Amino acid sequence: MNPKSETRKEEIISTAAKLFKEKGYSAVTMRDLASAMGIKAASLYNHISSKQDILKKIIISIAEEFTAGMNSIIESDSSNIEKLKQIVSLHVDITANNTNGMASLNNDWMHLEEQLDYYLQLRNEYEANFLRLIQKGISTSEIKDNSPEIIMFSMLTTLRSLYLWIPKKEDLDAKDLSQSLSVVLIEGINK
Amino acid sequence: MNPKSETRKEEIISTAAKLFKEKGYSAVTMRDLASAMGIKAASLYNHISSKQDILKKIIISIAEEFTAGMNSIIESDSSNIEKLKQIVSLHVDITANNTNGMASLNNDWMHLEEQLDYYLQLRNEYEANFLRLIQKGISTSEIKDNSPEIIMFSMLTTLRSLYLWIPKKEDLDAKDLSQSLSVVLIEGINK
DNA sequence: GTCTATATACCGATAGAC
DNA sequence: GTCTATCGGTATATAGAC
Repeated sequence: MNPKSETRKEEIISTAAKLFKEKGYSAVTMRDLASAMGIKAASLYNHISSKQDILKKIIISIAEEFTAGMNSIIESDSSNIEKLKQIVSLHVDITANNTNGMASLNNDWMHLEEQLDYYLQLRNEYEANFLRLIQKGISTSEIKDNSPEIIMFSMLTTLRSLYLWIPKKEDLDAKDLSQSLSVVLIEGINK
Repeated sequence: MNPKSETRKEEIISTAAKLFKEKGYSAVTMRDLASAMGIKAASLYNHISSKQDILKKIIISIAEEFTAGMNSIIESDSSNIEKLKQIVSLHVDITANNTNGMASLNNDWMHLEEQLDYYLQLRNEYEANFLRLIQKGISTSEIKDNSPEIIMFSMLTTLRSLYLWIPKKEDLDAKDLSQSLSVVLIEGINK
């Protein structure tokens, strides 16, 4: 609980997230992780209680960030289109701050044990809020009357895949990316 | 090589694809796979040579389908926007025919061994063709002058994630879905 | 806080009977 | 074509020395 051991623990978690992104949770062994940190596998257990504990800390913290961000967006009094743009920014910001962790959130959530139901609850609520926002936008004629499910699917999968793409564009400003992405996703690409 | 053993082999591969979609290649054991087929793990080896062999057959066959489809699209004499719509249909059709396999293609390609370089070559060529098509569309003023990389990223990640969504919409016609998705991706969502 | 040594379980794959 | 039995290797995790 002292600051030094917290730092070491966080170092383990961020190293694990990097390895999980490359090969997935199941294919990364505690020996791989220890080796990447320059220590032996047994030494990891002085800082974390299990491999599962690492995955849980990576995924749940990000999922809760998304929930908090979504709640603050839907409570604001912006237009529905404006709220969609804020969701784009939310994804860009969280992904830029934790690119590796986003890979685990997307690809390894099914390996959660005790926290699986909690994760699924947060995800379902997030998607329900997203869908309601699009439906409201359609009813106020801000958004074209297409299938709201297809609109949400298209936007959300693009935003969820940002972790694959952001590290390649380190020189790109988060605000610029949010802006460009909003234009493409909302205004379309054809002239 | 006789028809009956080919059928049994294909049964193993499609069962494996289903399990790989649920938990990922690394987390599925040969005992899991055998159990899902109602036999013992050792019996699998009468039909396939290794676990890796199963992954290879799932991924490479789909990757080659995409390559063939892309080549036939870029060689046609449609407009660039029309070609983009044909790419949408290509993804919808392949995903509808092999939803489980698409999960492995997206998430387990890094576990390929001998075939990894070949897979990456096919993927890079596919993305290069996609990007060139968008760049041509911009130069002919069919497509807005946004970043072609962002446009490709947005379209391609949505299309690559279709496997997550198509099984939930079994009642939906492939042609309808391609049409709706093309509208959302190309014309945007705002009025 | 890291080490060596090890417990216990499971992995992919093979041998050979039926 | 499937089985039982098993090999050699590796997984997560713990015990206890330093």
